Amino acid sequence: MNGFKKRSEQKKQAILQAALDLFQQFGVQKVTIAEIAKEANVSQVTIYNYFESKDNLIREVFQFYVDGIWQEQKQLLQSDLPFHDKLERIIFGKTFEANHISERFFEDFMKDYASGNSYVEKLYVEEALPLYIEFFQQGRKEGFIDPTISDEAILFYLQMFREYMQRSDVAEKVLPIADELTKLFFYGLRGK
Amino acid sequence: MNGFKKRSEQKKQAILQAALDLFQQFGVQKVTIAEIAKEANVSQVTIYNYFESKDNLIREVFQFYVDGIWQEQKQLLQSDLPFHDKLERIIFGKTFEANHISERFFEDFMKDYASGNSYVEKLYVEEALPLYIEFFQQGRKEGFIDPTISDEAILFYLQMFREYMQRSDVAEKVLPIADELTKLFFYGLRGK
Amino acid sequence: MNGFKKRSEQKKQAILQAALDLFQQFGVQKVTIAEIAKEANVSQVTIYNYFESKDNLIREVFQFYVDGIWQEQKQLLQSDLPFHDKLERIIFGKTFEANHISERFFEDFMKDYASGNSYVEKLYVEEALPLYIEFFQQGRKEGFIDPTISDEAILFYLQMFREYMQRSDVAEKVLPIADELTKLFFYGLRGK
Amino acid sequence: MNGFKKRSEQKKQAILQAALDLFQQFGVQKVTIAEIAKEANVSQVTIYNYFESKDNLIREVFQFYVDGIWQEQKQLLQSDLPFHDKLERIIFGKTFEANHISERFFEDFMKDYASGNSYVEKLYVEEALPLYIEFFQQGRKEGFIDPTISDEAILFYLQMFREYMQRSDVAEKVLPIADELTKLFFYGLRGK
DNA sequence: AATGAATGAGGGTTCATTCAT
DNA sequence: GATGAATGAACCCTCATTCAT
Repeated sequence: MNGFKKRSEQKKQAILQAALDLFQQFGVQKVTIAEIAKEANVSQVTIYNYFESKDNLIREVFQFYVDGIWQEQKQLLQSDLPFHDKLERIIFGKTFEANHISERFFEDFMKDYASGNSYVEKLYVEEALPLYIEFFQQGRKEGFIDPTISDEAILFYLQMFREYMQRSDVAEKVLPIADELTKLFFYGLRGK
Repeated sequence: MNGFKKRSEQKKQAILQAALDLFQQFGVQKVTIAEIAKEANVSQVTIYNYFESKDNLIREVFQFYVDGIWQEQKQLLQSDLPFHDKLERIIFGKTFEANHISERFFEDFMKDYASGNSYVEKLYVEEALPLYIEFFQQGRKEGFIDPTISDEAILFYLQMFREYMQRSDVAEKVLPIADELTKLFFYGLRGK
Repeated sequence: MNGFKKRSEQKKQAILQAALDLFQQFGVQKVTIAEIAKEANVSQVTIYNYFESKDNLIREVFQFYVDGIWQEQKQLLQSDLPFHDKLERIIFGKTFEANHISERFFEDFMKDYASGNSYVEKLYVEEALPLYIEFFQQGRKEGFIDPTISDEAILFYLQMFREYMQRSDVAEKVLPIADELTKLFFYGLRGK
Repeated sequence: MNGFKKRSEQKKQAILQAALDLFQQFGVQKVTIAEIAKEANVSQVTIYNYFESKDNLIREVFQFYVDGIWQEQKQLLQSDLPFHDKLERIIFGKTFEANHISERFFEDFMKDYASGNSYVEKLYVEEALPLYIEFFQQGRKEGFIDPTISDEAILFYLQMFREYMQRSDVAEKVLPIADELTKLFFYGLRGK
């Protein structure tokens, strides 16, 4: 990669990151191209040169964002941690970190651009799903999972926990009751 | 209430309902005052006469919306249904109804107008919370709730289920696995 | 017509006239909505309230313009002037007037908006053409027109003269040779 | 001319030709430097290196265009065709050819850049005018031209015909009535 | 000389809000 | 109180032009 392309790629990354930050903080609609340009230290037109339109920028930012999330998850799933530890990290994720931010961007995007985002669909079906299923097998083997529950239901259950914990308006309430939530996760309302 | 005030009140209700419909369908940002005015069959200025600004309208629509939700929940909680039935209805709520619509409005609002919505706070603390706690007592008495779990944790757990089920991008996946989800709710990942 | 509609109609006329003036002076592309707004003493948005888009404004200005031209021509054609006088006025039209302006607007429009301007087509076929043909009959009767020439050819010939005389870059050359051009018009290059 | 200059000259020609093509097809205003660069297979900056600004490019394209036209006309005028044949070709020119294109470029240019186009003025006065006058002499000698008509008037008359026939919105109507138009040209409305 | 990248200035358009009847 | 008309501010986007290699 020569000097041109290198600097170019850096700028593109800077724009994506700036846009993602702002989108997560203020929502997709409220963020203007001018603000993104300022945050990324480029001119507005440079953004158009790379991304053609705001809609298109949003789409690319979303892929950028999903890629980032997925890299983390993948690494975690493929690690040789015991099942229980993986699970806790999946559920609570970054909740315990200080710089936690809203995941509203995901919903904003899904709402307005859901149609035709084959990218996510593909990533999910071809990469994520197999890893999760394998992960559940591990859980069943280690006796953590009720064998009468289907993969679909577990996945749903897991993502519900994970996503709800990430919601910015909720995260602060989690910490004091994390232990209880873990208990609820494994044994339900009734307890063991 | 005389004829004037009555008609006036009807117009206000019409505006609130129109705004709520549109907000839920398209999101708060995308809906314009002009569109609300058209939907409610009033002029834009009439909206300003009643609500002063869009921000204020949003706030009032939110209260209108929360009131509606809460009336339903209250009725349910105060009914003499058995604990288990109440619970199922709380969790799955309108999910089973055909005309289910996005609850994104709630999150939109919480994101941008969270500060100073003392109305909801008050309603919650003074009205909702007591009823829920009473409800949990009923549950514990009937043996449905692990007595070592705090009210706070149960409430969190319950709302997570409820809100996640309502998410428009999720609702359609719920139906085929509703039984399994109920099971998970009561007995957790591990099962009984 | 009440006060509202009256003022409204006046503003619309003012916008049309301002736009026409500027379009003729500078060409359609070069004139901005802001300039039209300033010239017409209204805000930009008012123009959008009336005309929805610049493209649409251009279309309406064109009709406004064509209507104006046609009213003049119609009056002339329906007057009881002798054939020869009518003809001279048709050909030289406003050329002799001091405030003559470019007819480039017509060509600008025809170039970019020709498709679907059914309005002009209709006006031409239903109103203008019959009057012109009648006018040619008068000319033939009075012995001014070679009876072997078709209506189509005469019309073409006439419009060529008329339009060319109106061209702003040409108009100034016309005056000194107007008599000769009249002669050429009636007797051609060869003369009588 | 060495290899460098030669290749350089070729690029300049390519730019001029590409610009001319696009200007004629879409009008001067609507064509962007980027489009010209793409059509000519050079970078935008190369265009600036050669032409300094869009305005200047337009001026040079216009000279390029006028030169082309004039070479044809000169060749025609200097040929030893009989007067009548020359005339027909001057008037109808490329009208009969299949790939006829709009001459709007000429008017676009004249409108916005008329001042200071000393190049055309000079070409016209020093080269074109003398040849035309000589051509008219030939016509008078052969009895085709009314001897009481001045050179100025004939020139005007001739150019009117020529330019009007070239107008893209008119050209298609010419063919069916070409004979009649020729007749009108020589004998006028009254006929012989 | 030639180019990919970057930009300031401006254009069309939208929207929450105010004016005038 | 209610409305049609009007508006300032801001947004997305384009384009001629310059920078840096």
